[in-house]
Amino acid sequence: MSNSVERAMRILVELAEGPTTISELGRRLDVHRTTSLRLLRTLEEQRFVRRTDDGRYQLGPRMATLAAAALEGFDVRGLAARHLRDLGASSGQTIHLGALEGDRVVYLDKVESRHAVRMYSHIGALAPLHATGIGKAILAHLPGRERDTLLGDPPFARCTPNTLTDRAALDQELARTAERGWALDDFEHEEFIHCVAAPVFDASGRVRAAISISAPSMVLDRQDLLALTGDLTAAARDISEELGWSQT
Amino acid sequence: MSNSVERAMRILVELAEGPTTISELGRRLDVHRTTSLRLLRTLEEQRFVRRTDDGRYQLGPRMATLAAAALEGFDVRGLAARHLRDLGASSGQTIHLGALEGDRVVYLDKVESRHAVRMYSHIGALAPLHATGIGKAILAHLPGRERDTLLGDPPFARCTPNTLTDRAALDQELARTAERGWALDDFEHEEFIHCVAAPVFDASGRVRAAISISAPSMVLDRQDLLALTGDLTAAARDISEELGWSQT
DNA sequence: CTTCGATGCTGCACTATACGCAACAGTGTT
DNA sequence: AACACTGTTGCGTATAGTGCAGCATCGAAG
Repeated sequence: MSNSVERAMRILVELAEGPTTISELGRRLDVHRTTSLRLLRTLEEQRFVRRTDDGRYQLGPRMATLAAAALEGFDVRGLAARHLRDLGASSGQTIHLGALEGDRVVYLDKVESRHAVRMYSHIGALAPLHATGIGKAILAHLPGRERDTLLGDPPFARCTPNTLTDRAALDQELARTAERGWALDDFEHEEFIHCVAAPVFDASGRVRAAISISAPSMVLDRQDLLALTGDLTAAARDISEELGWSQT
Repeated sequence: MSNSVERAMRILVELAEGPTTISELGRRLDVHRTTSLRLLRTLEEQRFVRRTDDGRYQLGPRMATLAAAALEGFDVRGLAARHLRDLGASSGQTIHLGALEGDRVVYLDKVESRHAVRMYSHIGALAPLHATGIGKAILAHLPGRERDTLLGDPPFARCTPNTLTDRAALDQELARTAERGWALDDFEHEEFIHCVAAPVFDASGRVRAAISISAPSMVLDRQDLLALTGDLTAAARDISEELGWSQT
């Protein structure tokens, strides 16, 4: 549609990489440097960009101001809803969206399974951090100190025979979780239900929530469950991007 | 310069207030709604804005992404430097820029007084939170729990006869400080030096630093010192705005 | 010291571009 | 039913934004 606006936006995106000169921007956008000069001027008037001491341009304060406003308008649940439904449709299983609430997980949204055998849970319910996929997905990306205070003192409450109740085992599991990008709840919370979960990040790079696919073992065996991790992490990444997250 | 870019930017600013319809934006910018429609379309293509379920527009994820990048590029000291020099020139007194470093204040920058009688301090030096203007200006705008852990257990170290060493007195002083927007160090740190200080906020609304004007009592009496608070808070606000802060 | 190739910046002429208007369908209000 | 809104499309026009030529400046290479 609007040529110059599009170029201006591309300039902002380029500037996110770091301070840049007028000519360099002209080259990257494939426009005359005169053009990039004038675009930068208008952006500067509105304080979307500013000049550094050496004359290069960088993102300006208004960018930060508006983002703060943008973040307020983002509600994880609303933005995630579409992706949760998609995931539910493609997998046919139960999908959960959960976030940190105090030292527990709270379920923010749920898509019901297509199968007759359903798991019991409801929006608003609370669950322990250490024994759920969502909890572990979140814990794995939390700074160490925060993890300490949230977990409290071991042994952690046992939910099933598989629950990880000591700190060493949990830490090792969280390290693996962080590395591969998704968490596995291997019947650690409910006796016959296992699940995979993936973290959702916001613009500042912090974990904001996590999503999970759960199923009873008689419906989905371990192998079939793990086969869903691709779709799961893709959906988590999509939601993260809606929140302003970008890979770096 | 660039008409459409300027309009696009104004749209972004308007959208910071909250989700808005096309026609409403057209009215606010005083352009035909067709125009605002097309501007919004290009902004949407670049994910700077997004549509809500009810068709209104709001700021998009890219806004948040870029802001995160913008914040990285902001260094308080560099951005404050010009304002510190201005303040030094207009007041003729010693100006400090300080921030939190662990549980103390660290001086990030300094402008020397014009007077023969100068105070001793240097960039990089550390000072106690509870006994300095900068420290109190920062403390006054910190969440309660953070304040608790930073201050530790009373009684606080006494620097001069005026130092506030118990928690109740300090809390009362901090409440007054937060309310009026500036802190007074009434010979609480150094025997013959008093100062006024004002907090500097960033885009997220958190205190990031504070600036102060200090003077020996023989150079500036209480009344003259207080007369400088206007310029001081104005400078602090200017620096805050460079960091993306905006009053709300 | 000169030369060269950069850079940022201004003025100008041209053309493409983005503008407003008119007209459409859809929705909710009086 | 009439009305006043909304978002959306197509179109002609004039404005707004483009690229070019040319300026001064600067640092590196000769």
